Amino acid sequence: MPELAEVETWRRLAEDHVAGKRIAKVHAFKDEIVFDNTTHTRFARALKDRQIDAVLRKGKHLWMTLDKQPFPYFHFGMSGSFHVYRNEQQRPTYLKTELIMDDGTRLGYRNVRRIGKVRLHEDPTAVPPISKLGPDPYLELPSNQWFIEFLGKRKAPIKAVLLDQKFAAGVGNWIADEVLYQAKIHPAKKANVLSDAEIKTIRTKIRSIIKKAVDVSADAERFPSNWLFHHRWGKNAEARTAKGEAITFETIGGRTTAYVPAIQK
DNA sequence: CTCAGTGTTCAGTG
DNA sequence: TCACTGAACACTGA
Repeated sequence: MPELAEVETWRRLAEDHVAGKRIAKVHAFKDEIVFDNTTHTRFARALKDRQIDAVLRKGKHLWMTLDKQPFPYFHFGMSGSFHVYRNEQQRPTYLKTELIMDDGTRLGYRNVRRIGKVRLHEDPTAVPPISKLGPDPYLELPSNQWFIEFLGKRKAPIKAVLLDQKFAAGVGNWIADEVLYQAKIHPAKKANVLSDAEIKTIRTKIRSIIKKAVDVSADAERFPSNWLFHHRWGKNAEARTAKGEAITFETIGGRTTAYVPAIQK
């Protein structure tokens, strides 16, 4: 379930377990869709014997810097994830590549539905999609004035703009719905008619929701019980929030959107 | 058997 | 060029 908070959690996982170590061996499995600008064999060869200097993230994109270029880039798509484990028996299914460090720690990249990419780049930040991202609100939350100016220029539904990676890199479908629910704003409302007060609330909710999700390592069971998150899955017609508010499901901004009409006018 | 889906990108339109 | 919309992508699981 990779949005900003999940990818940041995996970045930390990788940073804690593989940064500063040498890659002793690489397993990579043939996959002409996921290995996008390279092949599994070329990817493995490029990483073997490299030292991992840092694990970095912007939006939903993650990459590593090594002692030598090129650098690996990972995108998780709808169904990708990182896993750390110690031996072959603990390997997840649908594994695409696995880095075995000099101390035996293994970092695996899994992708079930193959929407997601692994690439090699001299500088991942210099090429799309990372080069085209707007600010990542966890790394650098723009000013209230910036939010007002950006949204004032957009006539699309606020839900669609929240998903625009030029606006808030890393915000995905569930974070967008959570922000609008907590801000009490209807997802179909045009961005350019939002009041300054509403925009201010959107900004602070983006910050607080992402911070909380990262603080609990994106573990959904530890998200606050009053979040819409717990009730938004499955498009259940009977779905209600913890307070008993009826939840409506509608396609807005091209995505399934969950909201509470009684609260979000 | 059908369909939705936590993401991105591209074609078509205005 | 840009803003916007809708479809396509791949695959699993409900």
